[in-house]
Amino acid sequence: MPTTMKDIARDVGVSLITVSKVLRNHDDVSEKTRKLVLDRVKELNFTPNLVARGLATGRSYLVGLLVPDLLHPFFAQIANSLSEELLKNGYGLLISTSKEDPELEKRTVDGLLRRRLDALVIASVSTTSSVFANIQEAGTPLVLIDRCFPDLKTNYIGVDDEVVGTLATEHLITIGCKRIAHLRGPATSPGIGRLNGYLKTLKKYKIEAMPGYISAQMMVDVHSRESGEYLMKQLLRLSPRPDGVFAYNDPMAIGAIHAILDAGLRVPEDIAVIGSGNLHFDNELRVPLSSIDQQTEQFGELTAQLTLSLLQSKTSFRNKTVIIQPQLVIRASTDRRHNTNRKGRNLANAR
Amino acid sequence: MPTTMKDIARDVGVSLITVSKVLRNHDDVSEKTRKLVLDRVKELNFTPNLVARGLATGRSYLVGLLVPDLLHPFFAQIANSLSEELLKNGYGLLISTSKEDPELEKRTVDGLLRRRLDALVIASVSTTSSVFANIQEAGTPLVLIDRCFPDLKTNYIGVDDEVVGTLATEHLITIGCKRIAHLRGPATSPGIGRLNGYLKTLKKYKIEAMPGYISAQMMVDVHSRESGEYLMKQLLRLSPRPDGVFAYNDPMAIGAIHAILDAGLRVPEDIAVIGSGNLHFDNELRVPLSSIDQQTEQFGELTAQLTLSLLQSKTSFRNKTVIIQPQLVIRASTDRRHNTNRKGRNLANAR
DNA sequence: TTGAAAGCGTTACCAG
DNA sequence: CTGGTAACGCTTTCAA
Repeated sequence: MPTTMKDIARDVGVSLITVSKVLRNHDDVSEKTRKLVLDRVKELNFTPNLVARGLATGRSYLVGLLVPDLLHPFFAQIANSLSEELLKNGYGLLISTSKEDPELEKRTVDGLLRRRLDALVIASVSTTSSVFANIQEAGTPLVLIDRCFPDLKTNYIGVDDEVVGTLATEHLITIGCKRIAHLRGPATSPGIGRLNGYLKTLKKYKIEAMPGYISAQMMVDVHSRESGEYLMKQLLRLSPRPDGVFAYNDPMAIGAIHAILDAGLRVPEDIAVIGSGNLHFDNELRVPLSSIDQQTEQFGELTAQLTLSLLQSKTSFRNKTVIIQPQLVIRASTDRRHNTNRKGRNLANAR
Repeated sequence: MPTTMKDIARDVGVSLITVSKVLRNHDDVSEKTRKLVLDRVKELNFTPNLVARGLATGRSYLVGLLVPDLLHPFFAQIANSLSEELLKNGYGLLISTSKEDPELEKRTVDGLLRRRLDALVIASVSTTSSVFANIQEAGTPLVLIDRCFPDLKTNYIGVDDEVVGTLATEHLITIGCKRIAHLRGPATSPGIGRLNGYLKTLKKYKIEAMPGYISAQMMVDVHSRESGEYLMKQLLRLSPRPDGVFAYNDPMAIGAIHAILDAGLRVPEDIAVIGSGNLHFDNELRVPLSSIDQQTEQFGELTAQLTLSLLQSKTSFRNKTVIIQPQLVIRASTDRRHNTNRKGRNLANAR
């Protein structure tokens, strides 16, 4: 049986309550008593049972994180930052994945709620905000990340997705693309925001959206690469075929490039490709991938920061929104400047 | 205030105990009472407070996972599988990262122990098994993954690392490499096992180990790519320089390839490179990377399975070891078969 | 089949 | 400064 505060109290000859106070740094304990208790605590290497404390205080010292897929570096990074910062402050991080399935997301949320988490951080895959009714009802502070729900009053951290779409599309136009396709994401705020940025930019430059140039498929965050490859194959059948592709995220872009090269075409000479996310291995790819950087590290830190502030604020939950500004990162997959130089040196024309 | 069992009991007109029994499917409750209770439970969408249950039963329904870095796909995959399987069985997964720092690992373990976790899954970065004293003392079931400690009697799941080293080195020899270097991993069981496989294979084929051909650097699981690039740069200064490189893991191999191409050399013609891990994007790389597959998915599932079996077995902890057999996967980074064909088409000679 | 009593390890409130 | 009493929400044991 593990040591309890009762044991310490008995050993030292004070009451259990005094021990409790010492352990929580209450100042109404004499220095002498405090030292006595702390010595014994150190001797026994004692640490209070957080479960019991949780029951008594109504706080679990636990934060829940729900993301579509931990294999996606964007979410892994957030999990990393969050877990690190929380631990420093005595909180634990409970992680679950929804596998891009709203039904599973709902069940998972309910499961997490049973644990009386002190806060919940969710990258939701739901299309309606009804999933969050239970959370609001339970009074659990909520931080939405990546995907937002305009009709829901809560904390949100995300990238300016319309700007993502704009930057990517404008860049493709700048390098001379005339027929720009979009491999779109899911019907969540990032998916829709990026699509809108794409559409608005086309309109701004008076480029007509070609029929069939917007490809969609479900489950993009879980099987993005495969989706990208599949969708790109479809696009290649069109006539005229696109000369530029903006993919919802980097894995989809990678899949798209795969399909293009497989078809014997070149990237970026025949078709330029840009994604979003700026994943850490983008620069090591067959064709180094142009991307829209989402400041993933900063994103993770901001998430941790906001969550901690919710945890510490005694006042009722705030309602803060943080929008991160994305940035264009140009690599070979859209770099046509040294076109002739590159041709012979680039794997783009292999296979 | 959230609903409690007491509320249900009052509403239905039975005792709290009876409600508790119904909720746990005890069979000493009449069908009538059971239905009454369940109806009300459903009406209120009630779920028992796991914190309270945890205090009463001494179980937290929580499993802890401690890995060096979630950004590494190998560990992310394990986290994914584990979280998924555990959730199905009513358990939560608490995730922490050690950032390849033994000191942090120790503190984190102690922090996790305070929560009275029902089991702990650890990919340890420690060099001694002393970190686990507290775990054994607390009586928490332990599953070691990836890195093992021969002097520690506990459950272990890992890859046969000596075979990893053997497969990789033998493959390099097979394709004609004469001067094979190794970018080694940390002083953990996988790092040492792979190194041993490498050394034994060299010996078996009577190839002498060249001085300086074994490069080492700390922190490989956190900054693997950078390490690989840095170490490879050192190797390139040697004379004669290696014509084959076996890297501890894929990120290091990617870094190495980067350095080789930067130096104006070709992969695999001048230097062949092989890693380990068979990451999901290995095939999309600048030079598609040969690797030793570690069956990551199966690894994750086995981990989940073993952990669950520990959780469910009422008997004291077992002491099971599972060794996964690795497999060679050949891609362009070591493929010299179509040497002449490939030269012009391969990005290997770019930059 | 039902439920009363005791307890899990801690904290909050208030009296001494 | 110290400590008793009650409570957190649930389970366990055992008697009715």
